[in-house]
Amino acid sequence: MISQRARYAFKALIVLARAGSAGMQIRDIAEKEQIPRKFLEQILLSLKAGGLITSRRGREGGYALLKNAESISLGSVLRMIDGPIAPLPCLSRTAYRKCDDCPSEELCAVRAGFAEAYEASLRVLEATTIAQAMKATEGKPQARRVPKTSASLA
Amino acid sequence: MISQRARYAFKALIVLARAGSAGMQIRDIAEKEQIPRKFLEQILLSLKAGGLITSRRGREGGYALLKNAESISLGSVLRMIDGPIAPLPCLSRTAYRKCDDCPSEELCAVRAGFAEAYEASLRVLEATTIAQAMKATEGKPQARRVPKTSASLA
DNA sequence: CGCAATCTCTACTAACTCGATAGGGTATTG
DNA sequence: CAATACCCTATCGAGTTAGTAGAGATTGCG
Repeated sequence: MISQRARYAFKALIVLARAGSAGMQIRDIAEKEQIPRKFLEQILLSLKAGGLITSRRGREGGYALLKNAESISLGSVLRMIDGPIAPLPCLSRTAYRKCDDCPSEELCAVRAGFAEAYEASLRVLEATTIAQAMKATEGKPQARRVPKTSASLA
Repeated sequence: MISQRARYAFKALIVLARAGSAGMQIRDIAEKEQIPRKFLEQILLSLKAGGLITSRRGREGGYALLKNAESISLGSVLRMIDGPIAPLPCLSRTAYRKCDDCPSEELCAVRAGFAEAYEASLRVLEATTIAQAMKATEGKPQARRVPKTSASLA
């Protein structure tokens, strides 16, 4: 199970993707997606630190997507928010760590068993983008708002 | 990341698989795999409740595999020990639950995005067995002990 | 039988994580 | 210069995780 944080992160990213370069403010995202405002703040900060979104302070501030939706994979967001995706530390590429008790990785049957499963799921997670996720639910999209003509954030 | 419990469970199952119908006692499994004995007890109990292993009490007691290693999938063990595998409650087949805040599952882009990734990883997890995991590390197997001629547990 | 060995069950605990809240700090704009 | 919106850090309650503890049930052996 992915964390609530991660779920909020995806929702926020999708809303921001729909908002386009005009961007949105925390309050509006929070309201639209029913996310506690201050909690969302932290999440957006993480996404910003990860280089996915940008922000502007002050009265007309807000957030906007920095990368386009087609190039944001589920895996990258998940890793950014929830940490390593690998089932075992010794299988992670981005956060490798030897298992405390494991004397030999080559002989570890647990590791061998999970290696393949991990590879398969990672491949899909890296290949699937939030743009695809959005497209898959476009039959009956939720109320779409016309982008206001205001200074672009991107 | 899978839990420590789950890792111990896999190690215990693999050791039991090697021990064959003769079975093994908690103490020996714990010692061989460097697992806290009382902690391992609880884990073996769960595996027994899940129908994977059997046990006998008393002086010549111990545990033994009930199903053969070829028919124990990584997924089944994982689900038994760590709970649902699905990334979202609304995607789980064995523990379905509506997401609290989600108004419509058909329109949920997060759900749509993860559906495919989940399917792929689940397929592999269900298809991979502990027998395969063992086989993959058979080049240099750890010290194999000749099964003692004692009453079979299976 | 009686004792010892082994599994069974339940309770408990320290440390950590998760979701959420709070509040003051900093930049930007009217 | 004050209102507004993002920035940063601390804190908290609830729940989970890893591990410990101990009393009880069952079996084998002398």
